[in-house]
Amino acid sequence: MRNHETWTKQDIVEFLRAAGVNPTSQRVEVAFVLFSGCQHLSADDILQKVNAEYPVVSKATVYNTLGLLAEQGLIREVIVEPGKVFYDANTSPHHHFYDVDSGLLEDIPADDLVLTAIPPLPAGKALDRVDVVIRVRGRPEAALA
Amino acid sequence: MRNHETWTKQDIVEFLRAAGVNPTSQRVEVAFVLFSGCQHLSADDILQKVNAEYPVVSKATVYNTLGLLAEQGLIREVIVEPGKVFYDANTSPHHHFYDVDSGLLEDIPADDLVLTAIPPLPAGKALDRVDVVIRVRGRPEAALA
DNA sequence: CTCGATGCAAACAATTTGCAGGAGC
DNA sequence: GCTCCTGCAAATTGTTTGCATCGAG
Repeated sequence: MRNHETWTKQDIVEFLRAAGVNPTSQRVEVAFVLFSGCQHLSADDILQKVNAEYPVVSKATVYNTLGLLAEQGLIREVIVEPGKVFYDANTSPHHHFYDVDSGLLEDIPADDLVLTAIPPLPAGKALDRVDVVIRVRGRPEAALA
Repeated sequence: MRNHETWTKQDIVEFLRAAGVNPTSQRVEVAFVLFSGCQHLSADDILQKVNAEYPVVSKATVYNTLGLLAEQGLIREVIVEPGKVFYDANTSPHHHFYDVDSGLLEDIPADDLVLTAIPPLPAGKALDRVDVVIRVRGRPEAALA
């Protein structure tokens, strides 16, 4: 993802096209929400945002589009809980904090977390990706009140 | 988990009791499957195995029991894919390989993978757990034939 | 007998599939 | 007009909830 903080829909169209993804209106809407907010959103969050004004995209299409973008490496899936997948517009290598209490995800820049001594892969296998999720809880004194 | 390779059902009963979990027959069956196989099983795998001979435990109870055991720290949930949770009878700190192609999980002993430079936690938060999943794919020449 | 604990049917939520409709050739 | 691509309704699968039942005190 480029370092835009502000993507226009036209940017998205070009971005998708460059990646070989046909920029249909539904796909542009979905990608736009993800890249604009530039946060970590669940499939359902995206569905809500896209359809905030009036129905634009169905649930199935949101899932299919997110699956497609993830497959093309334009976004990243981050899995933290049963039945909870986040989609991250930031595809550069990095890791995540997951706040168990609030359900929020926060980035950890790749440089802030170093993995050493990666063990040998099982025979006949190639590395795909390394996911690190650091789970945190609100400390009692900080929570509630 | 103790280093038994062979748990009897009686062992399970004692183990559950020691953890303050009422060892009902359903719970013993579920735990027995998990600890005996001593592998990584999905909720559905467990349901199949438990009910292999004849119906013993319902799906809901398998889920509830797994949730309960996980909450008590007797087993560990490992999440790798949307809608795919594995339950791991090995609760000592360790990490996992996930083979995207076969859907199998393999342990990485804690010592084989070292995390350095853990970044500062967000303010007011306490560390809960660090999950590392190394995703691998079958190399083309090794896959298929 | 009363009350909390337990198991499971049914409800709910998340995700995938199959196919009808549309765009490009 | 034929074909492939797309989006979505419906089906499937995964998970949770609410309540009838059981067992302990």
